[in-house]
Amino acid sequence: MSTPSQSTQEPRWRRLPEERPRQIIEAALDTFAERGLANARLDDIAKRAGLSKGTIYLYFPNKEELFREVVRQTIVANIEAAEREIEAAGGPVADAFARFIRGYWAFARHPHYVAIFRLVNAELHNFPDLVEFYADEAVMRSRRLVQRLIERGIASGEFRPVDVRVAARMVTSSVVMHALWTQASTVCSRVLECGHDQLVQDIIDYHLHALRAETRPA
Amino acid sequence: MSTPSQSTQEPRWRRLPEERPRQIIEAALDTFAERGLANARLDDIAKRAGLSKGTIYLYFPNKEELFREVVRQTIVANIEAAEREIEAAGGPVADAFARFIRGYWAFARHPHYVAIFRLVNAELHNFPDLVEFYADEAVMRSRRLVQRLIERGIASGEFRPVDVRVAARMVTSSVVMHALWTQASTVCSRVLECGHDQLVQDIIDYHLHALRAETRPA
Amino acid sequence: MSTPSQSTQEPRWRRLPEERPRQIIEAALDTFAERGLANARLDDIAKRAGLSKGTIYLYFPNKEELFREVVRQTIVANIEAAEREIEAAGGPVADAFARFIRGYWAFARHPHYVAIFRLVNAELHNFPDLVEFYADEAVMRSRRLVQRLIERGIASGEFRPVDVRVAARMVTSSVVMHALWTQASTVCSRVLECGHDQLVQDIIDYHLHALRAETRPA
Amino acid sequence: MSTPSQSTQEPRWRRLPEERPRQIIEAALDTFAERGLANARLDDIAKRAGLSKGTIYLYFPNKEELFREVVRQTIVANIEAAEREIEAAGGPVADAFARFIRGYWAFARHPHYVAIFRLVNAELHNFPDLVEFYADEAVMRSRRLVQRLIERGIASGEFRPVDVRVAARMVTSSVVMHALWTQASTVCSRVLECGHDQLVQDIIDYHLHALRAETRPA
DNA sequence: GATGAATGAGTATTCATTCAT
DNA sequence: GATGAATGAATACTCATTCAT
Repeated sequence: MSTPSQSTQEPRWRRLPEERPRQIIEAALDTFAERGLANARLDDIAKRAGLSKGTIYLYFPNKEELFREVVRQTIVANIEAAEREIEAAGGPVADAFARFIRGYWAFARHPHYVAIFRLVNAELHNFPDLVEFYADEAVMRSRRLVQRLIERGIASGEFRPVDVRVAARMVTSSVVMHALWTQASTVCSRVLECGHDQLVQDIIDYHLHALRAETRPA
Repeated sequence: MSTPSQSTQEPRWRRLPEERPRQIIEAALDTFAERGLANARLDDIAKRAGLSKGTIYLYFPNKEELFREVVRQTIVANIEAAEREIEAAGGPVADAFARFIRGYWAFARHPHYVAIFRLVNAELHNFPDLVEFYADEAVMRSRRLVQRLIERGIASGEFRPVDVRVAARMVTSSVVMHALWTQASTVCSRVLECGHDQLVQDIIDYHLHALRAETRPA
Repeated sequence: MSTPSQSTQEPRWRRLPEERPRQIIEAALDTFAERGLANARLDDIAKRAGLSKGTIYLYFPNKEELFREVVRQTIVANIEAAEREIEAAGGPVADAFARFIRGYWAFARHPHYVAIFRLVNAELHNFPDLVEFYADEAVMRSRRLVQRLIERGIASGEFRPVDVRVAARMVTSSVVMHALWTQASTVCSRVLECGHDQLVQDIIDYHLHALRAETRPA
Repeated sequence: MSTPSQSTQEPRWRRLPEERPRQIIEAALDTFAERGLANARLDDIAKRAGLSKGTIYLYFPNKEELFREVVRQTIVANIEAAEREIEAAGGPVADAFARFIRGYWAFARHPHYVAIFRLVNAELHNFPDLVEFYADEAVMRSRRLVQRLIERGIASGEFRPVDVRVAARMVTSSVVMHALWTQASTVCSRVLECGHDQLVQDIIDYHLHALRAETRPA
């Protein structure tokens, strides 16, 4: 399939071959994001990557497998970047929570994340192995970050003793959904009735209120 | 397959032609939901509707316009059904809220709703007129239902005086997102860690807590 | 639209059924002329004839046979009309010739004639029986009219003793070709450098000069 | 048919890609000529060119544009070839005229010319830009050749002082029309009553007679 | 007779995939 | 390794023809 080359001499240094797959995957992600799997032409991906169509087939056996790799790589890369950015530092948990949500918000609104979300919703259907992968690596992994934070809040007494898994689901669903609304440019102004800064703040406030331990008077 | 009547003989009766558009739209929604716009073959839609390909063209000028109609009709039908089901009755607002969320939950998990949500995310991109339509008819209309309910709660003193638009966004985003998770069958067990009944109850409790007026400690 | 009136009585006279074939043939000729055989839709023909598509099949077994009939009928009708109009009266042959050419010119520029000429050129290929028919009924029959006239001129001494068949070919080819040029509206102004009246006159003069017996100088 | 080289083995050589457009246009002209624009299948054109259907789309954006190119290229090529062949040499104008007509006759009976003439009559309708092009490049350009020749004859006193544009129209119309009659194989024997050699000679004689200056005796 | 809804064979066009260079 | 010309399977759409009413 990927002919091992019959040339005997095959000399020295080309661009690092390892660059190619990454180039292609990036171009493919952009293209898939713009047009969907079915409508993305390999020609476009190749052009965007500055390569010829045939070259793609040196690295990926077919379009479907390329799609698989795009999803896999992008999810992992995104999540790892997110974990680095997001992991909250010390201080009062409420502050950490706010910082965390802002980080998560930024992450969820990144074009790559949105693209993957769309692709996942639209096409993952037909890629059962990816569904599993996505559930583990994208959904659960980022949710665990939130859980850990909430656990810290409960431990410190700042948060009420909620089921952290439930709470984490509520928080992540708000953030992700708002981020999606944010993306649909036209919808935006109709569906979201205020600026993005206000949006995050609203999310933070709402959930802090929902999580905060009963402020004992007395 | 094309015989809707269970009688074996079904001799000389044809379906009423007035049925055609609805038949086609239903078959198309199912097919689009399963395969996406680009991958849905008109042949399949026709087969599913028990008609021949050419017949579709007697009622819709082309695939794209059929898609438009599917989205429009389905959204409107869904929302109207939802409004009827959902509109909460009297009693304490917390109860009404609970009943409401259960209704909304059932609605959001209806295969048609999920299908439309997916299509919207995947393809609406290329149909700016539909984006607008969807924002107005699907997103805002159902959100307004929630808003009205929360307003009642605030008026009655059961809920704290939140910005109802913000609260409505939080509530709907939770419900919709959980419903989506629910749909991705494989993901389900990984991402949602409990049964569906528990899920709604969690959502209800979480948001009631977030909305409830400060319960004065004695 | 075609509903025969919902009045219960709908009394006596329908159009004579014998009218139908003629109606259809006329509509078909117009449609074929405008769009060519392959591009003419039976729907269009039916609409133009004020009938439904199915009705055409009551009178003609299929599109091809309808085309055959259109060509046959139109040729015969045209030619017969032409013979009546054209047949030259008495007087000096040069005058009769002039009158004749004017009649022929009018005939050759009739939309029906032009339409048939086009169809013949474009499609007759695939209808060998029609080719024969056309050769006999359209080409030869009208040429014989010219021959007879020239023969009269030779007999009277006004024309030189040419081969009448040759001369008839020359005359008819000029008239027909000029008539065609006349039809192609845009081409017209470029290809023909003067008005239509001048054109016929030129044709008449040219051929009279070619045919005229040597004017003895004396 | 698709093997341009007559060597039997023709092992590893592909036709030069630069050949493609020409190959396709030639195959298309033949196919259009045989079946008309609407009935010509791209598959047939491809097969005739020894290529696959998809390849055509590498060089022409669609069938219509291919047709345009076929007409344009063929007209230009034909006319240029004709101009080279036709341009008459010195000697008595009557001889040059005879030679010229014979050249024109050969040209007008070339299958390509006839094919284009048919297409022009049948389809140019829908391609106004081509109508113009055809009028300028095919009709007028060849007619101008005739005009120039007649002018020479008038200047030398061999021809009578006719309106050269009129005369040129008469001459070209005869030649073209006879050539067309010649093509319709079946018609031929009915419509033309003699061999082709006789036909040209008749045309030449007739027009020389029409153009010749009055041979004053004495 | 007349209708027009339904059918499905037929074709232009697209694009993933291959492979000679 | 890299290229891009060539391929042909796949699919939207058209329209002659049929037939139940």
